[in-house]
Amino acid sequence: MNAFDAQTRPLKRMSLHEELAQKVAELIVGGELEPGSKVPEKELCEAFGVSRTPLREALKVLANDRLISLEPNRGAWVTPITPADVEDIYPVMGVLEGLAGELACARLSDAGIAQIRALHTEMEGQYAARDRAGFIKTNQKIHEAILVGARNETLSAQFQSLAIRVRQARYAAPVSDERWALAFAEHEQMIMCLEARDGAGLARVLRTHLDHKAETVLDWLDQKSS
Amino acid sequence: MNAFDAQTRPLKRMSLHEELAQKVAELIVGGELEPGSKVPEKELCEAFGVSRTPLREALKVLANDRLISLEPNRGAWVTPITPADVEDIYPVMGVLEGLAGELACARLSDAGIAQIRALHTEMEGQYAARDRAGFIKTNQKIHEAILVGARNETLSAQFQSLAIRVRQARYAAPVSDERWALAFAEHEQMIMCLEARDGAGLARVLRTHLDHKAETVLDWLDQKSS
DNA sequence: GCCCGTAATACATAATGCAAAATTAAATAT
DNA sequence: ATATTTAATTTTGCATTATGTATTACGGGC
Repeated sequence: MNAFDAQTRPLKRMSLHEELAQKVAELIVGGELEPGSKVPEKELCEAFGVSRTPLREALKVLANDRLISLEPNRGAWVTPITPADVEDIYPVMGVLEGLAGELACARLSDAGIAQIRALHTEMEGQYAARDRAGFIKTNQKIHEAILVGARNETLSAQFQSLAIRVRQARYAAPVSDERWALAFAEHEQMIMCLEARDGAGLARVLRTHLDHKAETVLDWLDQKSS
Repeated sequence: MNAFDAQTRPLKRMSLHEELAQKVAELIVGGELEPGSKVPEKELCEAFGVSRTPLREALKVLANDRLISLEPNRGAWVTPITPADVEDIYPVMGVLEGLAGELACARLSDAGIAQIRALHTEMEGQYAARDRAGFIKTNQKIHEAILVGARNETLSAQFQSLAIRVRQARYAAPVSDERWALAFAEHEQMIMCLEARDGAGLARVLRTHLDHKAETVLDWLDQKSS
């Protein structure tokens, strides 16, 4: 308890293995480490300038999150995402984000909702301008805002840990014009529910929104394998 | 793909750190390691007859699951469960088990549902006989059966990782007669929904069921702290 | 000539060692 | 007597080293 308490955060510098876990996760979702490929322990050690111990600790937690799989005495491999995984993961993300929507409807301030509306308006423009990259980015921000608005750390953590697993696929999957239109229409509904503070409605929309996203990703996985 | 595929599983023996993580988790949920207390690295190494490296790897994954928290240069501590945690966790478990209910309704065979009905009947007897311990055990089996019936590994994993965090509190919290009666009534509804294959209804019941459980745990935490 | 068994190599895993940080205990000053 | 500083001990975190396991290459038997 000192005079700087207000300014100073507990300053939780990340421990080495946490930092490494994050970095390696970035490599995986970023595509630098391809699904199904081996995680080059030695190279990574050299690249990050650390010894094997902290890196291996990081790999253990990544394995726990199913981002990589550790085959005993064979090393670590980037777990490829299968259609079965997508079919399992998206419904779970659906109910989680549904809950987030419910909570956000109840807990978000009017100003908070207005902010999301602003993001939606921005996205509207990007849709009209056919700015796919911008659209995706703003889209992401809206979902993020809802998750934060739910004010539930456990919920956020669980959702993120699933989101990261499908992230590469999520972004890689091409979105057809029809699907894009559908996604936008669903976002319209989301905003309406949010402004009406209709939690149940928002939850419903978010679930189907994710169901549709799952379909997109599944289509892509199917055609990629064939 | 060989002739023994039906009998042979990939034979995934656990690596040392996995086994240790499980053992330490058991110590925590079993109450041998009290919430808020320090995780005695050295003692555990000696107790399990392993060196520090694999144990510390295990601690990293337990920390990732929020079962313990690693304070840099201060060691590992069993994270105590707070009312805020319960308020965060139970709603999430609620939607997860709700989804499990929906999926189970759709995917469970008639025989599977009959099995759960049998468990319910068994529990009915235990309720009438005021066999609290037996009731809890059968109760657990029913919820487990629903989760398995959902046939969604991701869902199961996510649910279990949350359940383990509240497990000590869950079992320690005393259940009043009224709450017990309520829980039983809710189970009656669950069975009815399940046999009618009313997924949405089952989901609803399961969510409120967990909401009530959360209240029980919260009451206990509140009175314990005072 | 092909398949199986054995040796060699490479690699993952676990144990130990060491330096740095924190906790404690003690001693001095207020 | 209490508070603060300093010294000693313990503990932590990372690197190094050693051990065990799996894969590959090679030679002998069928």
